[in-house]
Amino acid sequence: MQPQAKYVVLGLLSNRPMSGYEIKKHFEGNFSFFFDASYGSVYPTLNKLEQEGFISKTTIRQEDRPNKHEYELTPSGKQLFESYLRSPLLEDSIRSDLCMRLYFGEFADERTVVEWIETGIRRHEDTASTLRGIREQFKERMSMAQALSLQIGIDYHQNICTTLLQGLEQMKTHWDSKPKEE
Amino acid sequence: MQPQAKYVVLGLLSNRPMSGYEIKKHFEGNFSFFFDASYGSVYPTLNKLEQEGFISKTTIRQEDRPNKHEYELTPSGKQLFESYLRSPLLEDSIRSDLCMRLYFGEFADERTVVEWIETGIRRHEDTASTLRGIREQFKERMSMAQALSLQIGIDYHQNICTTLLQGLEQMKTHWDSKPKEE
DNA sequence: GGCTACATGTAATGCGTTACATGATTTC
DNA sequence: GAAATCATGTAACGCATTACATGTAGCC
Repeated sequence: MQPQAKYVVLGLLSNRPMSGYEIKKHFEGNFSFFFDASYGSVYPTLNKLEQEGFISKTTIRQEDRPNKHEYELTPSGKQLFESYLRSPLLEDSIRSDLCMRLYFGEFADERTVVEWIETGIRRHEDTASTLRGIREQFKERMSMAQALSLQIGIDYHQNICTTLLQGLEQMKTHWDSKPKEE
Repeated sequence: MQPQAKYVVLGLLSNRPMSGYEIKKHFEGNFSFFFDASYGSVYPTLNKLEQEGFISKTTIRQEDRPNKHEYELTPSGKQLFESYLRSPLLEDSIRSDLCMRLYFGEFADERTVVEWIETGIRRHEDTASTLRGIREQFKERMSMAQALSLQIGIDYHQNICTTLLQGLEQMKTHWDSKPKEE
């Protein structure tokens, strides 16, 4: 099960008031590793939370840019977020198309399987390095717990690369040891 | 993005005919690490695939148990699954309530944060050991790619434990070095 | 007597995505 | 002149979950 957008939004607004646009930007940066949500999710969530009285809206007029709506937590919103923090921890979940394909690898040819693995390595390497960049940028301003959440992300992506590389090695030596069967 | 239940079902039926109940069992075992789906998802998916002609149903009468519907791939179902295997690899995704909470750790007290981490360690350790059990049980019968998908799961859970333990250590030494502020 | 395993399904509901719709300003 | 950034939103649709509904057989 996964944390709902609602609580992530409340959490972000616990730090400081923000607009929907800014919230979405956060999802693309710092958060990208463990959460994501689109505009089609962010704006309706904000409207709903406002209607329910958990956040309040202020429209900020800007001359050179479109106006923006800045939302801030109300006391009841703060309470709601605190009750979330006291609720039982949900299980983490992974959806991995790569693992699923590997599981059914026997139905694809070897070249394809190798391509999947190589693509996986490239992607996880990229993400790991992006996250390392974020760490460098924010390390002074992060709490211990925050730093740990980032570290989990970095290690996750880095370790997957290691596992994938080892797997690739093994496959290659295995194929070399018994020449083509075609 | 995540692989749809539809393709996972087709993949399982590529090996051998199965009933909805058996498919769901697979999701709880071998697959649990990278995919899950409930009965409320499995049965409608099977019905839809049958209506579309991708699988065919045979009712098997059983005397000591309820009858069951065994589904097998039709040629067009086989084609559909193959076209999935040729389609571009989707990005893996994680939803982690633990990471999200850690990110907002400053709004909870230290004891709570420690409990989250300890719960995380326990859960990931359990899952890792379950997966190791599965590996022992099936290692002779698994393809290289299949073994790799399982290894990814094992390493993932094991490595998270390592990261969490290190984080916990660091937090503890940090707190010890600067006594309570209350 | 109660729990677990076997076995299938539906309905209400939640939650999210994609695509659409709009539009100004700045930068290349 | 094109593309990116800022900025907000809706509608259609997909996909999944939870809870409900039903029933037998075997084991402790």
